Amino acid sequence: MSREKNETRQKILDSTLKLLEANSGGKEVRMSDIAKDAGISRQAVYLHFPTRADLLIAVTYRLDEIYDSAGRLVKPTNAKTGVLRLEAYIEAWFGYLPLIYGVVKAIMDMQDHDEAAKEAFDLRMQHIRNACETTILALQKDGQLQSHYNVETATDVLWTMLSIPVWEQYRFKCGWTAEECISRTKVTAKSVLLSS
Amino acid sequence: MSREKNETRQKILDSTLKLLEANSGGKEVRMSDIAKDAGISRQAVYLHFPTRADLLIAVTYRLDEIYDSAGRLVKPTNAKTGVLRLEAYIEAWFGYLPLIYGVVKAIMDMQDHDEAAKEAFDLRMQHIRNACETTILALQKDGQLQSHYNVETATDVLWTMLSIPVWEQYRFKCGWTAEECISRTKVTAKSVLLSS
DNA sequence: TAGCTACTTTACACAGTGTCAATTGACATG
DNA sequence: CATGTCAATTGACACTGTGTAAAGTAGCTA
Repeated sequence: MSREKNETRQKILDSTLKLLEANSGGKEVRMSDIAKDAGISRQAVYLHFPTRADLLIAVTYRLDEIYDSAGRLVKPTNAKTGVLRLEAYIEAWFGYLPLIYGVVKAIMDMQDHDEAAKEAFDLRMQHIRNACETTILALQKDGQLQSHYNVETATDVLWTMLSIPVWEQYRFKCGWTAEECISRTKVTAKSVLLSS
Repeated sequence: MSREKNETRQKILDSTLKLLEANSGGKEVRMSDIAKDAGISRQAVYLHFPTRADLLIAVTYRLDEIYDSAGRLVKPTNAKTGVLRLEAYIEAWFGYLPLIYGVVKAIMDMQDHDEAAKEAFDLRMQHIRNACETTILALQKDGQLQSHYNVETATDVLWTMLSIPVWEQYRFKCGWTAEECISRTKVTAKSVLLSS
């Protein structure tokens, strides 16, 4: 039955997740490491996922389930004002990112080499961009958007402020805590985007 | 004589530079590509540079010579006010970055795998951070620094706004021109850092 | 002529991904 | 009970790119 097939598949996904989270560098997690952790042979992994990129992409979907990424991103849309929405979104995204960082990093690292990984990653980032745009539109609706920006440029700026490399730099080069990343980004985002 | 040795060394550096600039992706520039372009054998490259990381690092120093990176970074320090200095620095750095981007990218891509490359890159980034700090201090001296930041945090924020991944995102994901990267970053930096 | 030096050629080790083929063991169905 | 199917195993191998090693060549210099 396909029952067992799915069980092994799950085991592979769980092992991958576990290893990537533990080893939050993306490196040192080879197909053989995953196989070993899942208690199967390396070739068996390829039976379920044709390439490493496919496996990592599958893990991102597993991640969505586990942490209810959809639910998290919906919350900010209930905010009463544009500003509250902006704050809620920063909090939701930068609160979520640490949870998924190991996997995200691994896929990011593959981008240069692997076309499939690049596409999957770009798609995810595009989702973030869409959310940024909606947030900017909410600010504009409230008449709060800084006048020297049009919607597109303001979206670009916010999107970049919330990009993973920016978070990485704050977190690991500047030594900020996850909390500081959130609170300080709220401050800077408001400085940049709101009309004074 | 060591005359010829240095000539070959230069040829290798020039070929590397040329290939990295052309192929502004960092990938596809293998030791063998460089050797072929320089008209020597692959092993001869290793005679001059023990590893790929060493070669790329050497190229960055060549780059400094060619484009007078020191001179460029000095100019902003002559600015009369903190704000002018901030603007001059953004202009200098984001004006310089496109010139060296190919090489920078190649080294960035090596960071995960190669310790030497990581250290060299971090050092360069630290220089940028120092310049950011001096700029922030100039703003503070003028009483212009936004009060909710201390010098360190303000430096972190500016440093991150001027980081390479941020520039990459503006340039290649958002499709901004190099000019737009400069002018818009000036605007956002002033919004964030200056007291209103 | 002997020796040094830059460089060449050829070969190989190593890591990690991905492919392929033959085999095993379990379960299902006629 | 025989047959087929399916997951998984084992072992071998191709490929890419970095880096190492060794033997040989060509030219300059003393």
